[in-house]
Amino acid sequence: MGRHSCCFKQKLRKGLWSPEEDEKLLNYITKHGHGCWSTVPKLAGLQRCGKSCRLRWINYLRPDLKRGPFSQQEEDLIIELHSVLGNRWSQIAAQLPGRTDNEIKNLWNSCIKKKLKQKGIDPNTHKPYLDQETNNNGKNNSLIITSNDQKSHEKASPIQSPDMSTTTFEAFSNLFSPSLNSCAVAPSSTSQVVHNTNNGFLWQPDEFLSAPSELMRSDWHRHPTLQPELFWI
DNA sequence: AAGAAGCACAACCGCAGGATT
DNA sequence: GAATCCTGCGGTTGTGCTTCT
Repeated sequence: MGRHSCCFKQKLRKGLWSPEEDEKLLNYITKHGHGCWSTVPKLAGLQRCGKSCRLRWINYLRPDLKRGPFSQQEEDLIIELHSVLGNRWSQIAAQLPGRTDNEIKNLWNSCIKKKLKQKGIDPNTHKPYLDQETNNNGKNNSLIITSNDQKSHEKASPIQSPDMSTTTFEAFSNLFSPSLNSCAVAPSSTSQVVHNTNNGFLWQPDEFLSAPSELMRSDWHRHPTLQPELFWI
């Protein structure tokens, strides 16, 4: 592994933080706020890079952090949010007050993934392994969107679907951010298919849950009436 | 008792994107 | 527009503790 450029400028400490370092950082930020992170270590008297200080503050020293194990409700919410947002840990963390993205990411990789696998659920797609095999052998050849593909979708240019229902489109697009005004539902006679005209890909209803996050309302889980299933017409 | 393996958590890294010069 | 700096994100690795053999 290489070292970040800012750490080349001077001999900076790496590795675990000592209680003394924590105290210095905590005292400094409590008194002055963090301001520009790159100046924090110098002003706080620390031999660390600003990036390291920022991480330590966010993941460990922040006063509003909730310490201790995750509750079952928190785990359930993480699974639910992951099915919608994919590996967008910071956005998932935003829905769990007092929890950090790093903490959630660690929990996911070390614990939740394993639990889902034990239940026969693919942690990437949130589908039972058996169902996936069935789907892959079937006629459906729609592109499956996964969280790893998000960047390319986000950059895709909008295309308006010619056969969408206006009413459905309005209802549907109301769910999304105003900047993405070209999402539509395109009912299919054989299977209910969602056509996301923002990127031109066809989604099956359950695949839709893996859509890019700016398409998704982060508060869906709080509003039963906005559940996407309601729009599979 | 000692070493190996597994696990959870902390921290680092590269990269992307926005702001500034 | 190019270069540079800064911040935030997600993937990965390191570290220390616990359990297993």
